[in-house]
Parts: sequence; structure tokens; C-alpha cells
Amino acid sequence: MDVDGGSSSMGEEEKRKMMVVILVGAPGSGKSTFCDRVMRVSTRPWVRVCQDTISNGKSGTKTQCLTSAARALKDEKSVFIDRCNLDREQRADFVKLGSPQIDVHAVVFDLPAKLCISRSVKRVGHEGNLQGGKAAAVVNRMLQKKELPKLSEGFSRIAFCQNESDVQAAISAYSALGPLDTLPSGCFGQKSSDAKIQLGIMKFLKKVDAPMNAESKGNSLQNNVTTEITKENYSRCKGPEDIARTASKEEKEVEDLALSYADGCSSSDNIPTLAFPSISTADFQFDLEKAADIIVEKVSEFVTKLGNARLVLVDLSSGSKILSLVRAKAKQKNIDSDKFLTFVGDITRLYSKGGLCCNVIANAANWRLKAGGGGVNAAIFSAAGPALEIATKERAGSLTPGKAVVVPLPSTSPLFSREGVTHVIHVLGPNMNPQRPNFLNNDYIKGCKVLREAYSSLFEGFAFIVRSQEALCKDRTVKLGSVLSESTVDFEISCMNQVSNTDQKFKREGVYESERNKKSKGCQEELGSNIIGATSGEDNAKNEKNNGGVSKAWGSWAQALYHVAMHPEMHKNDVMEISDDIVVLNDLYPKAKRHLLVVARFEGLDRLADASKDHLELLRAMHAVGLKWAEKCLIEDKTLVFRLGYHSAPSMRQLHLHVISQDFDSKHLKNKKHWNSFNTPFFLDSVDVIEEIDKCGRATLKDDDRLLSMELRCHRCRSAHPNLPRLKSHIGNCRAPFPPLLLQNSRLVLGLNEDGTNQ
DNA sequence: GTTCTAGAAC
DNA sequence: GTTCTAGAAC
Repeated sequence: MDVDGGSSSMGEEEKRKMMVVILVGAPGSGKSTFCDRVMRVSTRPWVRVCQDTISNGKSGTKTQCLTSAARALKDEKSVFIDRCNLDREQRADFVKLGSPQIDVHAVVFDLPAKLCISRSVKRVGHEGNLQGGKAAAVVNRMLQKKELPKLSEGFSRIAFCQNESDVQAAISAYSALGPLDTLPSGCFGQKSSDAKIQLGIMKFLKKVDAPMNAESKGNSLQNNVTTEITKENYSRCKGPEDIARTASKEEKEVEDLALSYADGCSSSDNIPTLAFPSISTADFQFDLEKAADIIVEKVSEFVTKLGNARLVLVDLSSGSKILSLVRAKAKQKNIDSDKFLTFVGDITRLYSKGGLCCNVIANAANWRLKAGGGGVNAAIFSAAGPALEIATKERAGSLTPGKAVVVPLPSTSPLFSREGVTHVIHVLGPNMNPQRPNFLNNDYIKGCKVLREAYSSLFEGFAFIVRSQEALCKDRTVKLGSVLSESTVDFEISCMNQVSNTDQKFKREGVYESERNKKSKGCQEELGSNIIGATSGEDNAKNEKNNGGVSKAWGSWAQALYHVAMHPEMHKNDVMEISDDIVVLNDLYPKAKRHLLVVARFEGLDRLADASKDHLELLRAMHAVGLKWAEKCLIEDKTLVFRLGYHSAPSMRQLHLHVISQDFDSKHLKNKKHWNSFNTPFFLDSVDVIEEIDKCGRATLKDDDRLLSMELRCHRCRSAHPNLPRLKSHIGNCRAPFPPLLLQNSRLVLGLNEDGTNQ
């Protein structure tokens, strides 16, 4: 149950929080039945405001409903708004009933129209008097106006029900709410529905019709492209409306997650698309013929690797020479026109002006990765707003020619909200312009090589995004279902969709370079030496692996464990056990009653991402030592339960295994990140890591920041809590059994009873 | 990783 | 006014 089970821990002084639950659905979708069933069993006082019966049993007005709802809230009763509420305008006044003390939820009955109609038709004596043959026409007409609710309308929670089991889950969730309970905020259960896609189609077609046709007339390939998109691919195209519901600040986090669950994952049919400008041919004056050859060569190399994804070469001018050269060459080479398109338009307005959905755009960046200059770089930075500059700075300070850096675009960026762009890949091509510093002096041997590398880096970066999104989806589909439907949120643990180690490392650094570039660094180093700011310090030198021209070293504060591992003799007071391979010490800031670290002593094994089959024996040894210490602690305190595992993306350098008791009773456990780093899939159980590395050679890391900012849920009963102090007071009392997932496969280490059985 | 602190949330 | 979070600095 998603319900906060800890009402006792909240104390008597806890203020009762009311709810307005706006039901959204056509006649016959099951709204009234929903109310009846919840109200029959709920211990929370509810009032059902039904427009069909509000006027002495007869149909009334919206105003009457509003008055009645306000009165009920004043009496400290929660309210169901039982009317169709199918469009935003219809809902708006009811949403306004919300306040800090009153949550506004939507429960959406997004059931097949056929079902609603057949129920309405069969219905005798329905309160709204909508029965018989008339029903079909009414339901159909109403559904045409349907506008699914969004968090940005002011809802704190939206649950979408698309089948009977979803409805049942929603009934259970609301039925179980006691007077003081709340439900977690966010958007739950949304799958790609026909209705949503239909809406997308309408908008998409409208936009495609206007500016694009004007520009692409007389251009056969482009018309061809347009036709392809509108006729075949529209339903697979994820428009910004779908991914960029703007949310109030407090909802954003939850919503972002919900979005990626709901949209990224469920619409298996949206096509990841990279829009890229021609690199180096504008300000860097690269020869157009040569550039076109390289584009076509690289595109044809990558389209086969990209699966479902598409590449789109974009140029602002309809008379663009590079576009026509590339089009001709692509045609000659028979490149699949489903996978590679050319497009005339502004790369920052592809969706809003061109109707083309591109989740990733490439930027022909400058080496400093700074805004301004001119051309595409200036346009993209300006359209994306400061969010892109900040996000870029976090990833990299500079770039060498031939390389690319992937920057996830924050949802605050207009490019994200308006255009649906989730990532920008900055790529730096070779510079042939004698007016600019570091130009290649007409050396096209080097120039072509660097340009090839640039496209490879760019496409590899895009391929990585595509792969990681696919992986993320599969991981999360499981979760989405369980959030709405049930009690234990079982995070899938699997080695499917494993991302290769190389990719993981690149992801960490956010920098992509082509295979060729990795092998021969000659060219880049010449330029690179003055471009990339040199880092100093012994540790940093050892510590920059795969830095790809951009340094992102461990901070000095992150080196503590590394120093202990390398020089344990200098930390005799802290170290509890030393061997050739490992050291054991108490975590300096324990997040539970007992919290130990088993640290590997191998130089170069900074984190789990670095571990491969070669390290299996070490990992097993670390596990054995961790287990030994857990058992030692259990002798002192039999009530403890331990879990052994790794953080997907640790903050401290040097591979370390956490051995942590599951009471989480510690003054050092202070924030969401602390909690979620031990209680979401970010924490990888040692047993699973060993099993996976044994099987697949690598552990699948879940180093997504969103996991660390997820809602706070009890690790035992999975109830959600609004803040850390509340969660802490709940876990102090919660005696629910651990979720089955943790009880399996020896993920938990429990004390033994006197008869030798687990306690 | 922590500490500090501004400002949001209550 | 107090509590809590989240971002910057280290």
C-alpha cells in the first residue's frame, strides 16, 4: 500500500489533511462505482459531490458542485468530485479548492470508449439519465474533448487507470486512507494511450502542415521525409507536450521521475532522434564536398548500429549546399530514408516550427564550450537558456577537436519544455579557418580524420543515450506498475540491458571519443595540450582514466578511503582489519547503528564500474570479510539485520563494500540522498554484483541521479514519507517484514536464534 | 563525503 | 517563527 502506515508515529498533534479527488472520465467509465466502493470501507470522512444528483437528486450546475465541495472541506471532510471533468477548463475551479492543507488529486478513468459506451447503453436508471442509444453519441462527443490532466494544472497526484486492475488498485489505495494518511505525490500509471497519441497527432499534423510544406516544396526528399513522418511515424513521435509538463517546483522531482516512467518507458514506439548540424562547414570553413562525404560515410556506418533511432542533418537555409550534397550522396549510397533524413529549419525550433520531434540535438560547439560566438552554437545556447550552460559546465570545461560531450538538458530549459529536447551533445570539429586560432592550415588529411572522429564521437554519444534510455525503461516499467497497484515496490534486479563498462566510464565523464581517436591520440594531443587545462597533483594524474581530454577528477575530500587503502599503516587507529587485499574500517559517518566499510586495496579499482571478471575473487573475499564482520556485530546485538552492497556511483574513491545495519538509526543520516543511496536500486547487493559479474563480466550500475532524489519510502513496508525526519520516526517503529526481494538470495544477513534458525 | 546557509515549506 | 531542503564550498 502506498499509504503512510505510520499515523501513530505522527502523533496526535498532526493536522488533518483533506483531499479533493477530481475524478476524470467519460460516462460509464466507473467514477461513481469508484466512489461507492471507497466510501463503503474508508475510515476517512468522504463526501461525494456528484453533479448528476446534486440538485435534490437531479442534475445540477458546476457552481452547486463547487459550493458543496467547499462546504464539505470546511467540515474537514475529503471530497470526490464525481463529474466528467474531461478538460482542463472543467477541472480548473475544482483544482482551486486546493491549499497547503488540502491536496488535490486526479483519478483518471481512461478506459476504452467502447467499454464506457456499452456500460452507459446498458445502464438503467443512471443518475445522469444517460442511457440507451443516445449514450454512444454522447460518450464519443465527450471523449473528443478529452484532455488528460497534468500535474502543472495544480494536482499533487494523478493516477491513471487504463484497465480494471488499475481501477481496483486505485480503489484499494483510497479505501485504505485513514483520516491522517496521505498518498505520495506524482503522476502514476500513465501509459501511452490512444487518446494521448491522438492528441499528439492533431498537434503534430497542424504544425507539419504549415511551415514545413512551405519550405520543402520542390524538394522531393524533404517532402518524402514529411510524408514518412506524418503517415507512418507520427504515433511513435514523442512530442514535447508529452514529456514537458511543467510542474511546480515541489512536484518537479517526482514528476520528472513519473515522466520518465510514463513516457520514456511506456511509449516503446517513440523514435529517438538526433538532429545535428553539419560540423565544421560553417565558421570552420571545412570543404563542403569532403564534409558531405564524411557525413554520409559516418551516417551509413552508424544507422545500422542505432536500431530504431534516427539521424537528421539540419540546416537553416533551404538553399543549403551541404544538405543537397549530402542528400545526393545518401541517395547514391542507398541509406535507409527511415533512419536518416535531412531537414531545413532552425535546430532550436524543430518541433515548434517544423513538427519534427528530436530528443537529442547536436551543437557545433567551440572548444571552451561557451555560449555565444555565432551560428548554431550561439543559437542553441541562447534557445536553451542558462540551464544548458550550467549543465555543460558540470560535465566538461572544454573539448578537443574530434570529441563530443553529452549534456542532459535540465527540464527548466525551454528547449526541453518547448521542443522536447532531453540532451544536447556538444561536438567540436576541425578548424580550417585561418582567421581562427589553432587552424589546420589546409591540412585535409588531418582535417578529414578529425571530422570523422567528431561524427563518430557524436553518434556514439547518441547511441549511448538511446541504449541507456532503453535500459532505464525496462528497469522502470516494473516499478511503475507496482507504485499504483501495490504494496511492495520490487525493483528489478537483472543483468539485462547491461551497459558496457566502456560506456559506463564514458557516462561518468560524459565525454565520447571515437574508437579511432582512442587508439591514436596524435592529432588531438597537439591541439589538446593547449586546449585542455592541465591538472596537477600525483593523485589526480593516477586518477584520470578515460578523461578524453576533459578532466573530472575526484575531489580532495573524496580521496580519504583511497589513502587508507594505500597506506593503512598510517591509519592504525581507524583500521579494524588489514590484509594484502582489503582493509576494514568503521564508516566515519555511519548511517546506521553499525556501518562498516570493506575497502579494496587494488590501485586503479576506484569503483564498481572498474570491476570486471578479473576482480571476482577480490569481490568474493570482500563479501566474505563483510559477512564475517556482520556476524561479529550480530553477536553483540542480535536484533540487527545487515545488508552488504555497493553504491552505483560512490562519492569516495576506492572500491568499498558497505556493511550496514538496517535500522538506519543514525544522526548522520541527514538527507534524501543518504537514504536513497542505501534504499533504492542505486544500492547494489554484493551477492547480486558477484553473480552478475560472474555471468556477464560487469555489474549493471544504476547511477541515475533521479534515484537519489526519489520520494522517501520505508525500506520495510514501502510507505512514502514527506521528509526525512518523518521517515526516520516511521522507521523507528516500523516492524513490517522486509520486502520479499530483500529476503531472497541472502541479501539480508540476520542473526540466528538459539535453535540455529534465522530470527 | 560534510558543513554551511539561504530560502522554501510549514 | 521553526523546520527542512538543496546547492555551494570545501
